[in-house]
Amino acid sequence: MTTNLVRPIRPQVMDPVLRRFATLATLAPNEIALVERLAGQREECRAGAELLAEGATVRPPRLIVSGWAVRQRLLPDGRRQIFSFLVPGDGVGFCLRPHPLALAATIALTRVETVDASSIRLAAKDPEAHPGLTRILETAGHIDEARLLDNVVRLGRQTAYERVAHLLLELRDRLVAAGLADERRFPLPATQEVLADALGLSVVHINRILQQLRREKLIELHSGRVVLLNPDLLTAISDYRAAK
Amino acid sequence: MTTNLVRPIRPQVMDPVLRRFATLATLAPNEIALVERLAGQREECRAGAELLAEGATVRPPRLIVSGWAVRQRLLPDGRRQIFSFLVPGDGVGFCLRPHPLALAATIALTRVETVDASSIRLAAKDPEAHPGLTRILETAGHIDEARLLDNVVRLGRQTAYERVAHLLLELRDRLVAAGLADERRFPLPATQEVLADALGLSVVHINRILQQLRREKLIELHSGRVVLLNPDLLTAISDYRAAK
DNA sequence: CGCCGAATTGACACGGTTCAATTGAGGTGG
DNA sequence: CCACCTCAATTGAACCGTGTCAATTCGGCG
Repeated sequence: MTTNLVRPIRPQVMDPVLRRFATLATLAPNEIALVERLAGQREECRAGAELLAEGATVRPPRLIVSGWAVRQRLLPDGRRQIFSFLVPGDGVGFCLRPHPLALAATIALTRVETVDASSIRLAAKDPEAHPGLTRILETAGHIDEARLLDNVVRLGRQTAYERVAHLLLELRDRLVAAGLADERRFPLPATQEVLADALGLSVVHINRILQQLRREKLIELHSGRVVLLNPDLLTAISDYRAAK
Repeated sequence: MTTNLVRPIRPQVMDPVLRRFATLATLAPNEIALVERLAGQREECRAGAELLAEGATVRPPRLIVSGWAVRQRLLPDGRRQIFSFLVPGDGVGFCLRPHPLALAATIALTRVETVDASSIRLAAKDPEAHPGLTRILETAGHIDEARLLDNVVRLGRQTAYERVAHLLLELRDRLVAAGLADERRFPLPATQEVLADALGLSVVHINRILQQLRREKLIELHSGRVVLLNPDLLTAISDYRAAK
């Protein structure tokens, strides 16, 4: 009688993951089913929790299905550098190499829900049976690497103004891929301190740059939501190129 | 009559590679032979040449056997960011992922000799037969990634003074691995402009920091050779940790 | 209503950049 | 062997982007 019967009722928890995956490769029905089955045992952790400690042996790979996290490293004197943001559809401890110790800590920025993704990594060991998942892991790794290089350029050769614009565009694109943003607006559950530590700036300066971007009618930002008022100009300002 | 007969006369071209590899895993005799055989067809390019263009489809993987190169990206306005230095024993286009487009250009800093390393990558596809080479590729990738994160921390959260100290220590360790440096002295065939572009600083400032390090009797640096006069202090200053 | 962390603001200090010369060193040709 | 050329290194001075310190205000929540 209803489409609910055709497509069994279930929480759409895997939607961001599936959307993100769909941008990386086409999945066969059996692969989609495999991903949907991950929803079974979700695990949850609160804001501030450490999903993975730096130097720890990497545990079974997980996928974020809701919430935000960061990968970061702390210097002995308390300075912090954030390497990347993790949003739904991103992996935690997903390294393809065998033995690896975690090169950075992973910290939840909000409440985060993850699912065990061991079966995906396992499936990708058999590219014939799971071409889509195989390709997704490869491409996702490639994109992660590209974004890390983007980050190096940002930190090394861009001004504070350019850095902020560039990061906002990156986050937008990533959230769009997960179906969590449109072209102009998206949630940003990060304090200015977090942004500062990601962009190699002080909190005070981040604050001033955001003011400037608001004054110039390039963005709006209240209560954890961003609106990009002029994405094209931001793109030009920051020399942004979509990854991949 | 001489040990030359036991170990056939051949140019020691693969020595840096073999030494570097030996720090990553123990190689079986057949694996060593496989590496030595690479010496067959060397290829050479002059300083300034582009070993690999950004965005180009990656060509067969190569290993540097002599000379230095950098991985870099250029911004449209001419700013440059160098991601990493490549020294003997390092790979060019060695990505484990299949399709990958080069994420950065690779440029020779000096005259560079490379050898085709396709057979190594091929060998690593059969971990049973070539456990050492397999492990080496994995570990080398892991270390590259760790060094890239180090670089992010340097750029984002260290002062110019710390950055220079940190980079010098990294280069020392890498050259030591290849048998091209001792604990205190090594060649540095890079102009101050190159150092500046690697560390996100201006040439003028790099110059001043080097002066300062010399004044403080921490380093010597003439005609492309560095002497670390107080490696321990440099290590403390820059919070340096050897990779891996 | 009151609390607390986050955001905001001003004043000031400083690290790092820019511009513009000048010096130095290696390489070439006469 | 010297004159010359060029590129890298060096230096000084002024400027400015960003950091630091210290309040103050705002906003969400119990």
